[in-house]
Amino acid sequence: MQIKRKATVRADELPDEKNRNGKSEAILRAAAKVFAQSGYFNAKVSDVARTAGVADGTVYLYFKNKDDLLASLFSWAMEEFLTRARTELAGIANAREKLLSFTRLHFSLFEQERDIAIVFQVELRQSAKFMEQFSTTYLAEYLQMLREIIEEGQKVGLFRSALNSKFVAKLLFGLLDEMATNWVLSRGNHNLTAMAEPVLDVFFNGVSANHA
Amino acid sequence: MQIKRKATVRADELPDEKNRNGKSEAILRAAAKVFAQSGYFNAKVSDVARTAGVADGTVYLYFKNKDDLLASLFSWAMEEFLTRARTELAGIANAREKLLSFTRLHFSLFEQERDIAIVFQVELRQSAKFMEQFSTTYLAEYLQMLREIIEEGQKVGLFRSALNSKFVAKLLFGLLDEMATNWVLSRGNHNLTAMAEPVLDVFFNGVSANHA
Amino acid sequence: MQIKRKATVRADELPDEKNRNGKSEAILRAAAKVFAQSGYFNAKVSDVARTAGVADGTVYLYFKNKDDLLASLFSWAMEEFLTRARTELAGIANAREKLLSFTRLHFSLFEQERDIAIVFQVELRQSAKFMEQFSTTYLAEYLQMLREIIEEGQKVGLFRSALNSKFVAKLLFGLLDEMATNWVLSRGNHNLTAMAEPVLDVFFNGVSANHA
Amino acid sequence: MQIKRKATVRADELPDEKNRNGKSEAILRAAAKVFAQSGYFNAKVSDVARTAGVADGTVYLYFKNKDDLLASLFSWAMEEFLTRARTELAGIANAREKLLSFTRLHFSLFEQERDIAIVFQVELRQSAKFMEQFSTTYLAEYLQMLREIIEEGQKVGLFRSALNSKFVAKLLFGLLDEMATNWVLSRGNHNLTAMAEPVLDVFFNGVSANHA
DNA sequence: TATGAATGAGTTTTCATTCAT
DNA sequence: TATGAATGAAAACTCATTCAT
Repeated sequence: MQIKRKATVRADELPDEKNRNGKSEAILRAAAKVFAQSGYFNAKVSDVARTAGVADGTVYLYFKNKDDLLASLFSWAMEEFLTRARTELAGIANAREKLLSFTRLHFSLFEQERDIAIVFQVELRQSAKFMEQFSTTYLAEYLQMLREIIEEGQKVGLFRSALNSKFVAKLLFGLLDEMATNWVLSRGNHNLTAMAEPVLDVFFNGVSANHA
Repeated sequence: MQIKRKATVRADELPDEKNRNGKSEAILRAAAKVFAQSGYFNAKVSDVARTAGVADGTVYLYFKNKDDLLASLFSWAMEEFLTRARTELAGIANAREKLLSFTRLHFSLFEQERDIAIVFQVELRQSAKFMEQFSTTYLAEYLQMLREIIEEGQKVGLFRSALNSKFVAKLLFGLLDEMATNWVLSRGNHNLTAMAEPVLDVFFNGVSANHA
Repeated sequence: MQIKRKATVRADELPDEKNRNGKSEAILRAAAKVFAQSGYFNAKVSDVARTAGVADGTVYLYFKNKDDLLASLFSWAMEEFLTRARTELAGIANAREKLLSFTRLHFSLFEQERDIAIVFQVELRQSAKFMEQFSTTYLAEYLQMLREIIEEGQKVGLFRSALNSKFVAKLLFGLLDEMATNWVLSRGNHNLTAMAEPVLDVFFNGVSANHA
Repeated sequence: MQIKRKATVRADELPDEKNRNGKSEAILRAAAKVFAQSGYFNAKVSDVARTAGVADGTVYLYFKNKDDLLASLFSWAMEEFLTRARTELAGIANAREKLLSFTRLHFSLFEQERDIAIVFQVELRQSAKFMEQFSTTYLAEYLQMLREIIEEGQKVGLFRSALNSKFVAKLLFGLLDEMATNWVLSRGNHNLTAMAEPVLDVFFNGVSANHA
């Protein structure tokens, strides 16, 4: 899957006055909905267009092709999340609290935007090429945020210093990712945000009884 | 993605004399290779056939359709793994040791069969429908094995009894799954099996320093 | 290819005051450039518009459709050529000299406007329907001019009277057309106008040695 | 227009036993018919398929794409012509007679296969890229045949030796090409082959009366 | 069982053209 | 007149699947 951004500036990157009608975002939301419902490969661009209330050709005015729709959806949601995460974490001192807050933000955004959650947890995993491509950008930034909090916690003696922070960040991501996938596949009938605390409890304390 | 098993018995389930030539398995191995390389949706059935050294039509003598190829690949590998896991775990008494052994088996099989690992970690995730379908069968069995070990550990005081065993089993699966995905996407240049111990260390003891 | 002239009068036919800005001609020149570069069918109207420095919609204020752009280009260039040819030939008495002058004019205009030459020699040939349509108008006029000169030459004993003048006119056109096509395809690295004399030498005297 | 031959051997190049059903040739004939009727760009591959009595997809079993259909049509007809021309010319001693025979063959083949004539004279001229591509292969061979005959005639004093043989070959081609185009566009109501002699008469003797 | 030629449904994408501003 | 965002029809091409041999 080759992801190429449209050469021309996309409307969602244009100054407000130009993107006043928000067509670009409407198409992305429609794409999330359709991809979540049918799966990326089975989804038809014309379904996305119809859902967005525009003509087929209009989709191509804003996005280079179907792939770009998926890629842009990912970027858009990731930027949103990372920006909010940075803001929220800035006001928290304790590393444990930071991780909890980060986790809650991650989970609550997914609960608010279930379509996007499905795309992230299921549709985005379909191609090794796609994943490789993105794990080097936004995902890396996500992991870096976690890593910095963990190192911070190690410095103040909250977390075991012997553990490699990158490794721990990946472990935590794995935990959260798995919870999210599980929630998505279980049709979301349980409260995901409420899982943040128990998950982090195990992450912090492990499952062993011998040191309680 | 509708998964329908061929009405007729598949060759790999036939008595030895009928499956003597092992064509069914050859096709599955070819499918793993091709799916791993091109991705399930981009893979062509004719590529699978050519890789397996059979004609296109022959694939349809053993499998109902392209979907069935993916489904059968999953079942085949899962049965293999679960059988081996049950055998190996039977000889181990300690719950911790059991989890370590289970993890090592999971990881080492992936290292031995990288194509299958890729299909499991990447290609199988492409469709919510597909995942829902399978998370109810083999995956449930996988989780059940973990759960039993955990409850065993809780009974003998190895693990915290306050934790919900099903929840803990999912957490562990998430950890292992993430490690595997990471290994697959990082092009497998690091030793996966060697990660079993550090991962379980965190799983058992958590990352907190205050109870060391 | 259906060629329909816009019902409204085209700007290039309007009184000077209306076509003061010469937008119509600018669009035709842009069309020549773009058609020459990409070929008529591959050329996009929006490319023509951009090249002409106008908006896409503006093209349709001056021309009925894409076909009309090609047709108008042909008419415009043909009228230009025929007018100049008539003027130049008026001052020449000898039929041979007339043919030489005619040929030189044809060739030198192509050398001056290579884009138009390409459109004439290549792009205009793409459709039997299109060619049939135009061979009945301007091309007929072109051939008529040649025919008159030939008949003039026959009257004064310069050319063989036994030859059918219409046939000879077509032969000469064929010769010139072929030279032009060759020059266009050979990327114009040789001097086309200089070919006028040798071509006419063969046309006048043939290739036989026995009557030299 | 990028012309790429299918990597796999095309059926019309296969040994007789494999191409027994002649599907490849049937498709080429259908393509000639459809291209002649609608023009290459307006022709739909599905029309070609229907005319050939095969499914759309079958066309792609024998030809890489629509372009390849045109290119193969050209090659196929050219090879046919060149082979026959070489055979026929072998038995003729006189250079004049050779040119006459060559011309008659060219014209009579067009009269026998009007669709192919149309494709050659009209549809093949649509793209400078296409023409450049082919003028370097088969057309070059055609011109070379003419050139050799002309040089042969020059050696024995039949043709003026002062004339450049390559130039003369192109002139003759231009003459024949023009006759053919004219015949095609005039809807073939006149006898083309019968034009061979008068055309060559002018070619040999020119139009001048002064040396008769 | 095995083959592989043939099928034809299905979808992305392009781009000429329109029309509200 | 001029704009250019939006439209949506249209077609090349792919490939899973079938079936006569």
